[in-house]
Amino acid sequence: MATRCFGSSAMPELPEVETTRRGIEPYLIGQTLLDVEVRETRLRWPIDIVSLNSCIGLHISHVGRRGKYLLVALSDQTHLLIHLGMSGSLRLVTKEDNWRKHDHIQWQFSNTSLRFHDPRRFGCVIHIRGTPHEHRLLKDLGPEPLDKDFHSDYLYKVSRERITSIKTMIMDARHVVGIGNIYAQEALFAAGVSPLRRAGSLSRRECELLVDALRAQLHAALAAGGSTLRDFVNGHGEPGYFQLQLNVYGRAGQACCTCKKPLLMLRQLGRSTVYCQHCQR
DNA sequence: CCCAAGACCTGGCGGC
DNA sequence: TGCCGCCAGGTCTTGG
Repeated sequence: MATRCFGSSAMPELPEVETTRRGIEPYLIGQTLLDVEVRETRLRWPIDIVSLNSCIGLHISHVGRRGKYLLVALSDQTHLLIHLGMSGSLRLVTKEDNWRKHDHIQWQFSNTSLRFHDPRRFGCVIHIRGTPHEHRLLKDLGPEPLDKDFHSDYLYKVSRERITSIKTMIMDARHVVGIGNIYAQEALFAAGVSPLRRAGSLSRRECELLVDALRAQLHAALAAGGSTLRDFVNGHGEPGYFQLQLNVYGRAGQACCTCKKPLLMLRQLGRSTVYCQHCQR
């Protein structure tokens, strides 16, 4: 079996996490865990080797996702909670595949092994007991942006009275999960809403435009990721958003594709934001 | 409760 | 060529 890489060297946004989930699930369902090897415990939280080893002998019943967290369900009702952070990826490898720098964990099955790779170590791997959605990292998460409970009325309602910027708000996982810096900027541009606007000042119509824009961005990236699952073989895959037209992200100083005026850059909560002062109000 | 700032980490880049 | 400093970003944690 060829090496398959899910996730990428670039930031795993929600579509990349979902593409990873879809990519690994068919290879892992029903597989029995034969061994676990941990070469680096210093991730976002230290790896609990004893707990990870206690999974040996269990089989995988499901691979789910909540926001950017992957949830690998095991046969004893416990779960592996995996986050790819900013630079993480999961690869299915064979015995012949040498360990690469920053490969931190390997789960060995009979025909394949799953390897966790994360140069910046912002990711996490936690073995959790109990209902996953009651876990402290998941219990306060907002709706999934592609589910029907994320709609313009919801965004309008939760944004009332909020003085924080709309960009900061849509990147806050308590209000809606999975919106990273790239999609936040692109969706705000597509919706014609300035990233500086107070969240509470958006009209119902603007909330509708923004929700539609976020959905469209994510759907397009997901479609791109899904259509290129095959290309992830051997690690040459690229995240979905690389195939999408990025109108503002990383284009500070360049001409707006709509009005041709130069795009501006500013910082919000330590993160860069690029936008068009003319097209976004 | 709400919001902002700090912390974590490495690869890649520009400047000298 | 090498060294240095800075930047990128998700999200938990801390502090006002």
